[in-house]
Amino acid sequence: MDTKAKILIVDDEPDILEFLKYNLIKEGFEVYTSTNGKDAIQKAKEIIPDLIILDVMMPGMDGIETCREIKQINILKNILIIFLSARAEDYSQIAGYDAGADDYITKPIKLRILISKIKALLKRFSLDEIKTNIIDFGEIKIDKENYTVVKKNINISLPKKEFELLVFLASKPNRLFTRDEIMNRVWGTSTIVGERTLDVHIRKLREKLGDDLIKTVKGVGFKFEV
Amino acid sequence: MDTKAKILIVDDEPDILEFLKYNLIKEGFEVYTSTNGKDAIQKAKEIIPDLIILDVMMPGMDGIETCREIKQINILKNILIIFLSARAEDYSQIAGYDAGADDYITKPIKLRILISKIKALLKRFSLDEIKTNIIDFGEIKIDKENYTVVKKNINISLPKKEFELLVFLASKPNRLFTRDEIMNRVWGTSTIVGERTLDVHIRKLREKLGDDLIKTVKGVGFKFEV
DNA sequence: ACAAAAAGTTAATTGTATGTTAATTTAATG
DNA sequence: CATTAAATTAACATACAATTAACTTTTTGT
Repeated sequence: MDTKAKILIVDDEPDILEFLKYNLIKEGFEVYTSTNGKDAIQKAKEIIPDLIILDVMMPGMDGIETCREIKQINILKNILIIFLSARAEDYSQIAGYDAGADDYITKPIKLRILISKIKALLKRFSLDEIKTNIIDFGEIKIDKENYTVVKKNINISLPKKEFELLVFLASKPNRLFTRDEIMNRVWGTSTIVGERTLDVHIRKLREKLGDDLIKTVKGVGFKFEV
Repeated sequence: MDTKAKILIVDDEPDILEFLKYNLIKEGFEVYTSTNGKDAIQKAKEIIPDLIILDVMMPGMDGIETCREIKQINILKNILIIFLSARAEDYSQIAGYDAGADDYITKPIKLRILISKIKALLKRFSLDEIKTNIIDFGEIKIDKENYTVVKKNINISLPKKEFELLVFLASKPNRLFTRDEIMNRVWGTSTIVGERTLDVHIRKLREKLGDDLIKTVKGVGFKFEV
């Protein structure tokens, strides 16, 4: 995660809220808090956090209900949710999962476990975006840190745009990207360049990495094949 | 999940292995078992399960070590892992997360919780696949995103018009479309092309995907049969 | 059974998307 | 500020998908 993950904590007990806030900030997260479900949904819409820690037991709208609502709101539905349940009780745990929670933890909170869970979830969720620095396809390895491709143990250093194009295509191997998608993501929506620019870069990549790697689907776009 | 999720259970205790196997099969999973880390990795490479349930305490290579190894193998690294730990002890739990586990559960196993966790993880993980727009007819799969047809595990990449025609026909399997309907929807109302154009495209599709797939109803049109 | 219509087939043609190379502009670096 | 490399453009070539044309086979109705 290249930018701080945003976490929204929802609990009616101020002590717990403060305790968690303090510790999660210390862990490097960007922390927001809320004391009830309604307010939490409102805040979530503004902040779009990466993860919400949600107390099950709350006056008014409880955690499970809040979760259900969140899961019905399009821009929020993919936000990760960890339930905090007061009792280590099966029922509420399972209800939580059904409501769409991704994990739960029981009070009293064991901080290290909570943090582990948060990190594990964020890691999994951001699989695409993750900066593993080296994407390994066996034959070919892409070293994001060094703008380098390793092919059969020889290093090939690529210039910026070529490398970015490669990384973008390789981010979803075998997935076809349309020319527009590629242009928008690699060149950005504002910059307008000619039609042939993309082809020339593809050419350069094929020249350096072999012709088989990037496949054309005529009329549509290109894909990185492994 | 349109196809059964594959789960590999790794535990040195045959009783637990059998207990889990029995219950998970009952839940509709495809279950494989292994009694040690080395064997598990071997099996995982062959099976490529969706999820591995891994006992932490095992003679020889323990669960944490096994997990670490799995996470270093490219084709396996995205497999979900749930740890089974004998004691509700923080250390091993956290070590598990660091090693790359996605969840853990403590013995004695509460079956319903385990199943909830499995389903929650699979659900989250399969989010990507849900989005990939694959129409699955068993024998043949149409990957809308990639303009590709998968037949008997081989990928056939189709050119634009052929693919669009196929997708249109496959949008309502077994439904008969008239030539006019097809022309209007695939070629659009404005473009006027000759009578034989459609036939030639049908021909190409049958050539690539087999003759049985698209059936002619003389005097009317065509249908995609499954 | 025969003619007429519809669809199948193959090869040739056409048109467009992409490939290619070299020249030019832009940006990075010492 | 000069030098060098990268990015982009321009001009042209190529490849292949799409279509058409010409011909054959199958179906259908009388």
